[in-house]
Amino acid sequence: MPELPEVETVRQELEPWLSGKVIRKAERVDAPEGPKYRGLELASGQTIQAVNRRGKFLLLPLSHGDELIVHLGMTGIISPNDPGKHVRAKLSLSDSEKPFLYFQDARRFGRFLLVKAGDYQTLPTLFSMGPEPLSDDFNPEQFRIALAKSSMPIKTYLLSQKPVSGVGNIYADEALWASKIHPLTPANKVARRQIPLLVQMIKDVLAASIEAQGTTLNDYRTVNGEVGAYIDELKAYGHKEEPCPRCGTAISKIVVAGRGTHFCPKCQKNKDG
DNA sequence: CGAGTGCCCTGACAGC
DNA sequence: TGCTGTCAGGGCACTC
Repeated sequence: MPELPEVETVRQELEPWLSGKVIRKAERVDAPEGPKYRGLELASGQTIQAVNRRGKFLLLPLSHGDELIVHLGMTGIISPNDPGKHVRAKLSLSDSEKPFLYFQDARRFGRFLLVKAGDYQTLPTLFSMGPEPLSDDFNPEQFRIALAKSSMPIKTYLLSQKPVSGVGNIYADEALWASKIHPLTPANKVARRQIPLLVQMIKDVLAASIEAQGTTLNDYRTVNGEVGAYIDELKAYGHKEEPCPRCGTAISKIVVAGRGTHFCPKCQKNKDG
C-alpha cells in the first residue's frame, strides 16, 4: 500500500517527466463520474508547473490556477505504458518520448481530481494534515503538543495524519516497534521521554524506505515499473508469530482501527503509559 | 465536535 | 478444477 515513501518515490520519477508539460487532454477512462475524479477534464490545456507531495497526496499545480490532486489509494499505479486493464484516468501530454500517463487502480480507492489551487475543503484529510515527517516542522516539541490532544491509541492517531503526515499502516507498526511503544498506548499517555525517540524513528524508517524506493507487498510499483526493496527491512509488519528481531518473542497481530497491527508483546509493553 | 464503526472495491489466496 | 469465503486497508460518510 503506498505510504509516504512510495508516493515520494513516484513523485521523484514524475517530476522530470511532467514539469513544464502541457496536458493536451485529461480524461476519465474506466471510472464513474464522482468526487474521486471530479473536474479532471478541466485540466485539459493547462501546463503542469510542478510535482509536489503532501503526505500521501501528489499535488500538481497547473497554469490556470487549478491543481491536480492524485492519491494512489491502495492499488494506484502511474505508468507511461498502457497497463491494459483498470485504467481510471489518462493524460495526453506534450511529450514526444512518453506522451501518455496512465492511472491504473484495480480497487478504486485512488483519486485523480481537480481543485482550485490550494483549496482542499473537499479533502478533509489533506485539509487538516499534520507536518511533513522529514521536515523540521516535525519535532519533539510540536509532536508532544499534538499527542496531548488525543486519547486515541497512538497507532490510530498516527494513521489519522493529524499529528504527522504520511504515516500509514506499515510504517506506523515499524516506527512503534523501533520505539518500543505499544500500539494501543493512548496518544496522550506516551511517556514524555519516549517522544523524541518516536519522532526520530518515524523519520528514520521513512527515510530508509525512500532510499529503498518504498515497500512492495503486492501492487505497488514505481513509475518505471520497479518494486520497492524496503520489504526486506520490515521488523514487525507482516511478521506475525515470527521471532522479534530484538528479543526473540513471537510478534503478535491484533486489529487496531480496523487495520492489522503487528508488535512485540515483550518489547512494546507500555500500553497504559 | 471528538471518537468509533463500517463501507468502498477487487485480486490473492485458503479450503474443500 | 472450480467454486466460495476471507482478507487486505486509506480515506471518509455516518452515527453517537
